[in-house]
Amino acid sequence: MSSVPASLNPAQLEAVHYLGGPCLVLAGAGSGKTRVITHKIARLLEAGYAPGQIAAITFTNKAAQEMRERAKELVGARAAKHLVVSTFHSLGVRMLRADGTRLGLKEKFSIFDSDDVLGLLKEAGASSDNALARRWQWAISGWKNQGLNSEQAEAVAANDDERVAARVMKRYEEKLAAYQAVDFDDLISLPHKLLRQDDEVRAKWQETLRYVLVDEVQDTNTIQYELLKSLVDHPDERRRGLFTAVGDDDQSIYGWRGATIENLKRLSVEYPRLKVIALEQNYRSTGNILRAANGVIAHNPKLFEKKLWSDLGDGEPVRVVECDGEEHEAERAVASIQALRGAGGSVAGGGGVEFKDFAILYRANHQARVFEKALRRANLPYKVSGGQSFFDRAEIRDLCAWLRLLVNNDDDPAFLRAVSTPKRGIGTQTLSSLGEFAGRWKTSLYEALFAESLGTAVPARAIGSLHEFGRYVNDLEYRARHTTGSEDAKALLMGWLKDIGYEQHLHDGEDSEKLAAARWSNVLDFVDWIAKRCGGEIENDGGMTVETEKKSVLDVAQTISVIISLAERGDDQNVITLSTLHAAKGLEWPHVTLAGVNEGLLPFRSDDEDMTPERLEEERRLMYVGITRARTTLLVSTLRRRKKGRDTIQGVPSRFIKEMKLHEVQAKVDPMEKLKALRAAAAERAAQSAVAGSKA
DNA sequence: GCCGCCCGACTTTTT
DNA sequence: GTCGGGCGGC
Repeated sequence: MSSVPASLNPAQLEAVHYLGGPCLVLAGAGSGKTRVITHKIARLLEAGYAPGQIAAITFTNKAAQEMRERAKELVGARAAKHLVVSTFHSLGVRMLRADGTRLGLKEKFSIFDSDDVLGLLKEAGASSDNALARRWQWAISGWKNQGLNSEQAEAVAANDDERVAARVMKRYEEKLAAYQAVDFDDLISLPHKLLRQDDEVRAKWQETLRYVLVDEVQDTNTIQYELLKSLVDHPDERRRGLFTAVGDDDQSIYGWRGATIENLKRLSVEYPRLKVIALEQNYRSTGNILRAANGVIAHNPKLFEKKLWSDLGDGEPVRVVECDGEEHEAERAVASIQALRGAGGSVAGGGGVEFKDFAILYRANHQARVFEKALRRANLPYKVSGGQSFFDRAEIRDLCAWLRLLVNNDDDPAFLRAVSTPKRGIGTQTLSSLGEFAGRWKTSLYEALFAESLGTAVPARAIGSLHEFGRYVNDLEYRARHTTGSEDAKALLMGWLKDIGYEQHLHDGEDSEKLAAARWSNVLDFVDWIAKRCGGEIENDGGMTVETEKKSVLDVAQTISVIISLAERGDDQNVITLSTLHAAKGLEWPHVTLAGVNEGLLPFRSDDEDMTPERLEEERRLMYVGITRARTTLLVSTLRRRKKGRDTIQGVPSRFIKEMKLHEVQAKVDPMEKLKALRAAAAERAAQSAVAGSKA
């Protein structure tokens, strides 16, 4: 959002300043939505609301966190601290913890996660069939999100399967009650029930939360909408409907999990005074990209008229390339990234194009694999977003820190994490002394460990522990270097975990045994994963005995540290993003590739389900979301042949490509020509800056 | 009843 | 390429 101007545009201003009644802000992609919300919070404070009386509701914890951060920049840490910035679910927890007893809930009710729920459903339905239980879970969650209980569910059940599910739901409800537990859906429906049936409690919450802002309102499901309504429907007419709902009907892509844009229609019906403000100026993308986006979305029936525009100029044409297959597509995507990096990156002082400027987006997770392979082969760093990466888990990051330390002794962040994971009597005091010492002598922490004069900086006791740690790392490194083959690697790694007492560490650090066990199981998966990569397994491959190449544990650790650049610095890692379209919503990149834009894939179509107009419209919105992620260049690639299961089928370009209404010339630009042109331009710039440099 | 192997499929995701 | 289900054998 670097191109967003300092001041608000007229529509944004109007949205910020309208406080007197219900307000719907239709925030197009890249139109400065979060700015409007945070400025509106500031405006509300100015108008006399106390921070604690303003609630900003989001869908994910991440969004809530970001919102609080952004608000903090504007209104200061003090006010930001007291704002109620929360997800629907955590607001629900808060309400139930405070007043759940009114519903007969114990004060310390437990919250069942989806695994717990699955187990309970198997009990309730007397079945050990995972898939069946999952289908029940899906159906029951759907009903709950429409605000139905088991009785009502049975009434609406359309077939035998659903009737069975409804009966399982009844027993499930009883079991939950017996356990004094709630599931995730209850975190919305129970607070709603509470506010509906208990005037006193409702009055209390309405007194507390006087103004409500909702982000991504197009993603609300029926029961979430109802909960909001019961919060803002104050009996006093003057205080009725004091809310701002922010959303974009064109970016509603969660219909399959109960979200309904029906809610947007309901808003204008149920709040006749609703002020609707459209934010149409886009600060993100070039004209060409926006025209493509508008072209696609124009094929959907419109709830509210809205058309994005930008004053950033036409920019590069949107490119469409046809590929022979998935591998070819991945190669071309990689080539395009390298071309753009080559063009911008090597120019002296020319603010190069960085890895984090690129994203490759696709419809389904499994499409990532072939891109990962191509990127690895090209030695380009990447991360796969969407579904929290295995490698983002605390326990895996712990172990990766150790591996990184083995690979590179001078990796200080890795050292710090490893030395205190688990705690081994080396405290912060010792570490900061060590850090100071290392800083003074300009050495790494690990190197400082063995310095003769360390005794001048660190007490003798601590030196003992430090040396012990250093010797252990040294020894482990030696063994890792000389251990090859899966079997031995596994033994080495398990020995290491035992040495450092990692399993115990997990149990100590985690309140719940169950969670600790889950973490340990991740660790075991990780060990297997590494061990497997050490090779040496005798495989029987179609009558032929194949022995795979053996690698040392250290070699494997090395590739891990290269590929997964787990910067301790956080998420400012400079890597290419691979993401599903769903997970990409709300994000942006200068250079975006939309991959696999084929009929059957996007719009997605499963064999045993026919395509309703509604489903197609949601797929179209998904395409729209994908297009509008791009700031400066957009590459759309389609497959002439694509894999489906074991066999290869003919690929048909997605109808959405035609809908982008690209000019023929625009679509036919050969990527190699483009590459040459970009290189020529880069060379020219480089030559010019060289000339400029010699003059200076 | 459990374990292991083989075959087939392979949306989207948060709390 | 991997995961999970189903089937077959012990």
